[in-house]
Amino acid sequence: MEQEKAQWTQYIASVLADLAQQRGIDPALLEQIPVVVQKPPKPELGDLAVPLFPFARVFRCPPQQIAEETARLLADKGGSVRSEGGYVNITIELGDSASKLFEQIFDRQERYGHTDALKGVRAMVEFSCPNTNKPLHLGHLRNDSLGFSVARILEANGAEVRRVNLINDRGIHICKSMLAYKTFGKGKTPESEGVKSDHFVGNYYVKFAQWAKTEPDAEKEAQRMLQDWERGDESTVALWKLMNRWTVEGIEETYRKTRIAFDDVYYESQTYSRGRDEVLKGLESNAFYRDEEGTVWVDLEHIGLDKKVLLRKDGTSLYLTQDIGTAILRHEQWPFDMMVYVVGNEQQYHFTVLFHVLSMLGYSWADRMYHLSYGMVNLPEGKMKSREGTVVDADDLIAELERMARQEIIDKGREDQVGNLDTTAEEIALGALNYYLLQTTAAKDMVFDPKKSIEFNGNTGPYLQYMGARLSSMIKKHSERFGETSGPVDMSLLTLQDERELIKITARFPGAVRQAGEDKNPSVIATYLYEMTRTFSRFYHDTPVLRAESPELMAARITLCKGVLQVLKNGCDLLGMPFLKSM
RNA sequence: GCGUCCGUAGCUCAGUUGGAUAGAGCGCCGGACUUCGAAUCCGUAGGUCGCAGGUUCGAAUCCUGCCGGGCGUACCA
Repeated sequence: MEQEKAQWTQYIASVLADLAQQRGIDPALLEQIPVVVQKPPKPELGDLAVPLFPFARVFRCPPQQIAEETARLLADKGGSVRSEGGYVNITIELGDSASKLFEQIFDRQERYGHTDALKGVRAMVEFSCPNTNKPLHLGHLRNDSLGFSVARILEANGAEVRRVNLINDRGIHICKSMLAYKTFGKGKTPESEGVKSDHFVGNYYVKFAQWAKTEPDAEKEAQRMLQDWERGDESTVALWKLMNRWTVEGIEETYRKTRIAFDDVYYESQTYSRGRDEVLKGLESNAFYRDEEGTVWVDLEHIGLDKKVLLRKDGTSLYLTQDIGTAILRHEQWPFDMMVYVVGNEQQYHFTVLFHVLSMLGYSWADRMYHLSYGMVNLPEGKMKSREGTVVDADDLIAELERMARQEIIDKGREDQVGNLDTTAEEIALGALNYYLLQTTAAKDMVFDPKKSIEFNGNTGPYLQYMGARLSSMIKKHSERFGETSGPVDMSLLTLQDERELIKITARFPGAVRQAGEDKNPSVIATYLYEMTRTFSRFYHDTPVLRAESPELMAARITLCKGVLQVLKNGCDLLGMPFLKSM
């Protein structure tokens, strides 16, 4: 399809050049205006559209007239060329390019749509980054979805990708759940209470908050515990290890559920001292300075920012210090060409500072770091607030989505046809969740409505999965009844509008993958897939495939369906949506 | 206050390298299953693209100002 576009661009440019010559117009003027080929707003108008408005000035006549003359001069180039308004609209013969396109789809299969835009690029993607004092919530799920999907999309564009997690396992907030457990835990364990281990720890974090309301010394005691921890006090460290293990194990269970994984996991407790070393080096090179109290600062006023503390006067590290160390460590271990931090937009300032500080330390790769910032997830009832206990727990939410999916399967009486009911419900829930979280542009705050997400109508994950299932089922029936298609298929038989639309849209998939990669934006893929699936639904509803008028037409249509299925599978894969043959 | 992001139909969202009467879904109302899975499909109604200027043949899209909202502006993360 790209070839046709290039071809027609050239035709039009040369026709315009001829026209200019006839009228004695300076060709140099013409060359300054590019010929733009775009998609007409409605399929009836054609396959390609070229606006001629910009040429009106050069030709000193109305764009409509230029369009008419251009269309007339292109009449012998094949296809159907019409002028409408100031546009030249072209309907092309799709047969040949469709044959090539589908040949390529079946040849490349799960690699169809992949590009080499980022070939040779090493990209590290950091996402998730939980604290070890509580389980994951809905906000983490958006983060995980985004991180996973962006990583897949970068891979699909040819990059070598390394997924990394950074676990925030130190600091005062960790000590709070530890202190509450030490005070109220009485040797209880997740096993003894029958509670998932990260929730078990999280409950003590909540307990601390309640306790601190009536016990003024609670905060002070937590501070003391942090000092004990930093000193390496044996029993404190032992408790810390035990409780961190509980949380991390619980969170890992959630990761298994949502099917995300990392190539490397960093722990803040292991990287923060490296940050301190790097800051001290920067002090030597005068990138930073120390005040009379001994606090180390960076002055960013020359770029319109504030002064920031990098090391406290007692020598302890801050979040920023730690991130400096982690970045340098990572680049040493795996020299990346691109670093993507998937972190909420409340930390925009932090990353602006981090990148500048790294650059002040002389790391040239600092300008290849990117903060993929995303907005908050709200509920239909309003904002999630931890103080008011309206935070949606990740495990609870997933369980609820699974329950709704399972109920729907039972209501439709499809228990016997789906194979494993639990697995199917789980995969529908995951498809619903990831699609819903990824269809909205990352930068925007969004409203997550669990009920809407799991609906099988409309712009949802289950809708896409359902179309995949029907498509699979039809293709299976086809091969059972007619065997595998072999020999040449005449794609030029596909002349219905829906068929032509499907051909063009499958051809657009690599472009969508490329754009999603450039923008680091999975919603490009979500929007694309929904448009394709909707077009397919209409086709499927209106057009018989297995009962087509002729064997040749059936072969062409089933080929079309197989191509659409492949694109749907590949697209779902980029969004972390399980593909289902039956549901 | 300053910084930053956002503001498109009743609701949830696309569309922003400027291009044709601004698109979907949900919801409302009305249709379509003797046929490949109706968990589907089709149709009707619904919009001063926050407001005001500017640039342009042409602006939801670019520029300026204003209004409204989120987030930040910690020796928290």
